[in-house]
Amino acid sequence: MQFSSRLTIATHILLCIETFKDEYKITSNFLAGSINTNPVIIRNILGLLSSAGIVEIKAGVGGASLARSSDDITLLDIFKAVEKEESLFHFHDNPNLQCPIGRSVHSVMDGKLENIQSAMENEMSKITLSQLVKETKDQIKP
Amino acid sequence: MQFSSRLTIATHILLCIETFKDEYKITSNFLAGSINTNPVIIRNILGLLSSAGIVEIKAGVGGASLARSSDDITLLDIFKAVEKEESLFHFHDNPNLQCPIGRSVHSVMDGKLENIQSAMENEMSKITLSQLVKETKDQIKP
DNA sequence: TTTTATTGTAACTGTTGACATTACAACGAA
DNA sequence: TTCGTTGTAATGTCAACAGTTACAATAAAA
Repeated sequence: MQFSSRLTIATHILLCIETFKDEYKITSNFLAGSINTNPVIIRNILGLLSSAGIVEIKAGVGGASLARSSDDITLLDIFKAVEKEESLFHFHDNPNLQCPIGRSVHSVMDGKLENIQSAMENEMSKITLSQLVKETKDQIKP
Repeated sequence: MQFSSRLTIATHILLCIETFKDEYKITSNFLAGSINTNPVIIRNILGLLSSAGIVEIKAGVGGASLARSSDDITLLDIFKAVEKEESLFHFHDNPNLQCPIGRSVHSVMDGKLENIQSAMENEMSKITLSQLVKETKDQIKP
């Protein structure tokens, strides 16, 4: 099982916004061209990013921009904006409570699964959009 | 997006095997009763665990047992046995190479996504089946 | 005011994976 | 030979993802 491509698309979107904000109007069509997908996919993801307070979108005239500093946007923020599931793990539904294992498996496992998810999220929170922008510029320039 | 319930079911299976190995023959029917699902689901997951060298299954007569010490089985082993995707993340397929971002997004992101996955897997590798068995026993006994 | 480009949604398609269930051949001990 | 069990195939249902077409609403510009 993999995450959807929304995380990488959303990151791509934000990198485009920061990189091209002074040169182009950033529309869903423009972004779809760079990401190579359908503009409606982009508009949906931009909607999620907007709901999360990460971008601002001008209706009518069009164009997306960051809603806050790229220093203040982490990969975890982006992840949470585009993936709605709270828990990474799907516990099987109805363990048999007549069985000692079925009765205890949740209390033994739940905390551990949370720790695993926290480890992942903690690593995500270390990466800021501004870092990614910087590394991208270093790659493009020389 | 969530992982399938195969991880928690597989863990439940292994806990049952260790807990009941001296009292019962551990068949797919027996396990299905504790987990509350269909025996064929159990047989498929047992097959994955067997391919990974975690359990041994007796055909014909029936019954599953651990193939190695519970000290030597981590949650990461179980996870890798039942989830076939190598990468946690699904990168969008064809970024436009005419665009500077499209050209650089992979090299900027790939390593970071690997780090995130490693953080998760590292946390999984800290948890052994023997720990889980011990905690389960502590819960059942008193 | 009209035109224009754009956004926000809805509707529909196709594909994939998860989970469940029935069925049955193959297996191996008693 | 009988019996319980495993391995596997076939089928069905459901949800999520990804793509596409269509169109009303929006707001700046002509």
